[in-house]
Amino acid sequence: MKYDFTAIEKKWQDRWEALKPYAAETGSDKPKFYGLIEFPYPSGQGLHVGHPRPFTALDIVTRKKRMQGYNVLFPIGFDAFGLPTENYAIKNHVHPAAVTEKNIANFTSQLKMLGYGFDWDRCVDTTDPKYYKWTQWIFLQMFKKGLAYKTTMPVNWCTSCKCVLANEEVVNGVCERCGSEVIRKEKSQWMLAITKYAQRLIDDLDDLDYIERVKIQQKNWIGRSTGAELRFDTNTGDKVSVYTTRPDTLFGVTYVVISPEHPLLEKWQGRIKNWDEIAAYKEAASHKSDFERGELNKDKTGVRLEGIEVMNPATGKAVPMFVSDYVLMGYGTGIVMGVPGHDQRDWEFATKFGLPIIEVVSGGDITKEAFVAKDDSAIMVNSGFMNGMTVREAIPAMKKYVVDQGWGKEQVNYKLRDWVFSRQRYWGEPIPLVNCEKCGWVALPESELPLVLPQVDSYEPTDDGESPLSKMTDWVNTSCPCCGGPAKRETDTMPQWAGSSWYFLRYMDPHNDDELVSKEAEEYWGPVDWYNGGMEHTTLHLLYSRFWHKFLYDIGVVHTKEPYAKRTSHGMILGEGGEKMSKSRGNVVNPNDIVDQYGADTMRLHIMFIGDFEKAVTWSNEAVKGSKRFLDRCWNLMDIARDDIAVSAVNEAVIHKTIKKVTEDIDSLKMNTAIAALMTLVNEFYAKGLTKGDLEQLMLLLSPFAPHMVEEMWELTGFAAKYGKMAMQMSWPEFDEAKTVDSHKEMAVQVNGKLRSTVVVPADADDGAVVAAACADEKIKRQMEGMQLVKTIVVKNKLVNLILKPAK
RNA sequence: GCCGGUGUGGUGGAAUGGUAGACACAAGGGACUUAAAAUCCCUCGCUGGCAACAGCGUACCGGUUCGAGUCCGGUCACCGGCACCA
Repeated sequence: MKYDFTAIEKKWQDRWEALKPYAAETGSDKPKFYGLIEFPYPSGQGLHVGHPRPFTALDIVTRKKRMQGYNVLFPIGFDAFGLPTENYAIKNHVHPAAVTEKNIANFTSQLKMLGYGFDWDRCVDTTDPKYYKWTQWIFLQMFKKGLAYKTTMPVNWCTSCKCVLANEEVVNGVCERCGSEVIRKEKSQWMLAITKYAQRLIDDLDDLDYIERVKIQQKNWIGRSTGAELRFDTNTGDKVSVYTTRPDTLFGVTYVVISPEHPLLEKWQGRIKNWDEIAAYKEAASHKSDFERGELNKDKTGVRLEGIEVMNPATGKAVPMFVSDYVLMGYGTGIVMGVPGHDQRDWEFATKFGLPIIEVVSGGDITKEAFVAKDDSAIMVNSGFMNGMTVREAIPAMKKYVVDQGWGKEQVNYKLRDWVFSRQRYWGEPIPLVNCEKCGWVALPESELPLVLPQVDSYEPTDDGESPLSKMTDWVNTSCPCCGGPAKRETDTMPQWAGSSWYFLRYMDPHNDDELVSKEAEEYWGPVDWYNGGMEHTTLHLLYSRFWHKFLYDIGVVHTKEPYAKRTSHGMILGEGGEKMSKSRGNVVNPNDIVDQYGADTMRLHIMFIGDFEKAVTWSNEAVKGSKRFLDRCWNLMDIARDDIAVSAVNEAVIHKTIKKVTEDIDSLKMNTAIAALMTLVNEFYAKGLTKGDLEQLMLLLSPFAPHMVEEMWELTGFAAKYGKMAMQMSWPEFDEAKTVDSHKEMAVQVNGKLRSTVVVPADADDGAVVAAACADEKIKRQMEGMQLVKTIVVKNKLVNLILKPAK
């Protein structure tokens, strides 16, 4: 019988659609398992070959969990707000909602084509008002708690999207999405105070089962540093504060630098003798993007503030003050102290401006370059009471001294910034706030949620940087929920990250109109047991959603501090030639083509077999054949499996070994070696023959990988009738450790650590017997001629190493 | 520059400190076939040899060990992230 994958896959997909074997049951007595994949953005191009990699992996994990008796939640949905859809809508004069609907339909059929065990009844769509009602609701709670605030600040402005970007969305100075130039622009923006959660976002990582590089990357992004904030007296009557991680170098401070945006400059306008020069510098800096400022980092610019002097409290001496755009207003205090002896950047600045360079840590030659000690055991000099201390001792000593003297305080800083939450675009969740002349910003009553996106004539962003919604005067002009007076709606919308920051909660209870998620459902399903997604989301989606979840925990909506117990990450799939797949390179692989040619089961199997799940792999159309060939060989086993095979125990050890290997490998996402083990098993079957019982075991092990073909075989071989169940509903095979051991072992024989021969010994042979067998081997006898055996090392079931030396 | 990671046949990739190259792809040879496809069998790291076999071999240099792809120190290359963060 031929393996007609097209007909078989259609047949089983239809049957699953009707029988719903993947439905998750809230409140079941079984142990629960919540497996999650990052829901896709339904782009117009359809499913990319990158999608099936994580989807198939977690599909296999959850199918196995189901067979192991778990009540599994494995949901799917669509993260459908976003710019590509809006841009497409603008270009083609269709409503973004229509585009989204079409794309979701296409994605849905492609995902069904691949046979994933999603619970489709729980599908969510972030652009559905029933969904974004709750996105808006969460925002309102944040607003009420003071975590959402509006402020005017320089923001990243994409010149092409005509839209504000979060820091995380700017890559190498250009827009992550369209690659256009990003400039700085002053705008009034809604912000979310993620920085208030910075410490918790670091601390709570410790208890999570995330792959290490995700934890490290998040910690680096949050960027905690400990130091001190020091106040310096000036000749203006004002004090200035600087932040430093190295208070121990205070005696080495020979100047201070202020950021061009710092408000003190304006205040000091009358005192600064070269104000024209300073004003010009400020003006020039304001036109540069952050990226341009960074670009020029080799050649520091700056201007001395004539007439301003700062007192170094440690030395009591006055030092000059400069303005320079290498000092960022957004980090620390916007003013830094210059220690040119021990900071390379300060050294270059001091050298350029002819400032003194003082050594306060010994061990380098500060006339040539700054001495930045590699460890903290260097000795302090020229530093008053700290002289003779190591840096390690000096830092805490100085911190204490600073506090005692009233010069400042200990301080922790984070690189993480608050989240710019406004977007001047149409296709996003409306922000449910109105601005009243009397009451200021007022929240819509929750009863008015969802605040639905109004129909507009044009989705084009406006040149003045306002949202297209701003043109809808009927919609914009409203009354204040507080005082009833005239008010205007907020016209910015939320960023795409909003809807994806909590979607995993909605899957638990997707049709609830009264609550975001019911207590019962959340307490049953939360937290997500296993979340797999791309490394590119580590500092965006993953961090944002942890933040939102912590907030929901604080207001009692969820019962766990963290949303995801475990996080794994997949590598990218590269096109032929090892390059990133892209339309311009013409190396994009469409999963439909593979499915048409080889079937979904081959596609699933191959994308898992292709290599280490965590690493990038190169796609090869040629190699797919091997996976298809393997499935053909499995299928054809039906013709040779017998009940009356003479030695039915012939395959026992290899079957138990395979069960063990496949069971363990799926749990650690080593799908490639799990499949290799199945291939080895099938090769054994062809070499030695197999019983129907052997085939039954193989089908169960293979069913998570190739569910369609296995169900068909299961039916054809009569097991479906025998058990009255589909293979996927059977129990996962168990292995018996004792039965994984062969009766005889082939052991390596080394002489002085070099492999010289192998011997076969009974599995239970003791060390003496192994050594005797080794010494009896012809090749070893030759090695031993004229030699004396001085030592033997036996590694159970692996090898024996004979240490020989010349006989006297 | 800083933080992670990787480096193994023609290719994708396997190897709790214990027989390097499992499992595949490609290639070569053979069987079956009118023929092709499909299928099946054999060979397949490099060098020498008809062969048995010997020597070499996991980016490079050194170390620890009876034994190192694996551990340690150093170097190089590539990938990812961050980058004037005081």
